[in-house]
Amino acid sequence: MVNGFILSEFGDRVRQLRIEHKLSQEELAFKSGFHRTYIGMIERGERNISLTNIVVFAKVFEISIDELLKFNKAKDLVLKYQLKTEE
Amino acid sequence: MVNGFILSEFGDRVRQLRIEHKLSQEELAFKSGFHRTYIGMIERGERNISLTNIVVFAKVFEISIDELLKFNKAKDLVLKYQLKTEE
DNA sequence: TTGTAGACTTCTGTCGACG
DNA sequence: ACGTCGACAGAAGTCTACA
Repeated sequence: MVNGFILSEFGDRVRQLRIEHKLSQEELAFKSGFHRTYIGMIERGERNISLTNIVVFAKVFEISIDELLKFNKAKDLVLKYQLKTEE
Repeated sequence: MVNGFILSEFGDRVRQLRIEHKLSQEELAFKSGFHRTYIGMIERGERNISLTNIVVFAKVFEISIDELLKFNKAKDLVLKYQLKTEE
């Protein structure tokens, strides 16, 4: 699955932001309103998060959706030209 | 639900891009690999699309994820300071 | 403090058919 | 060409408990 790494990428971004904000998974769970185990799954790239929940993380970290989804630019470029049929 | 309008917002964006690309819902369904009815539901804001599927639309329209999720900036700012508890 | 496992409910996403 | 309905399998997201 080509898109699998997007989830790891998003998970890494969440973990990075969580550490920057000096939060434990439990504290982030409390602030976001998600379950503690779910936060862990997201950080490990095991869950395909929905748009509304992406927004929740943007709110918690006080950044825009754009910024939250600004992954490694090179990878983003690769994505632009991969088709679904390549998965 | 505070986040309900995000889905309408995303739906509007998809519809806008689809029209720009001169595609019917059926044609977009074919290019994206989704079902025709699902495209309609997304455009009407009735479905909470997942991260991997957001990526698929970015690919089809040949734009970055950032650009796809660049909604009305004012609304984005509002979002930044709304908490989940306000829903 | 985090990962893992299981059971559970709700929703996503598919599909055929009819307006 | 699009909206809507109803049925469906599978995945999202919750929760308790143990390492």
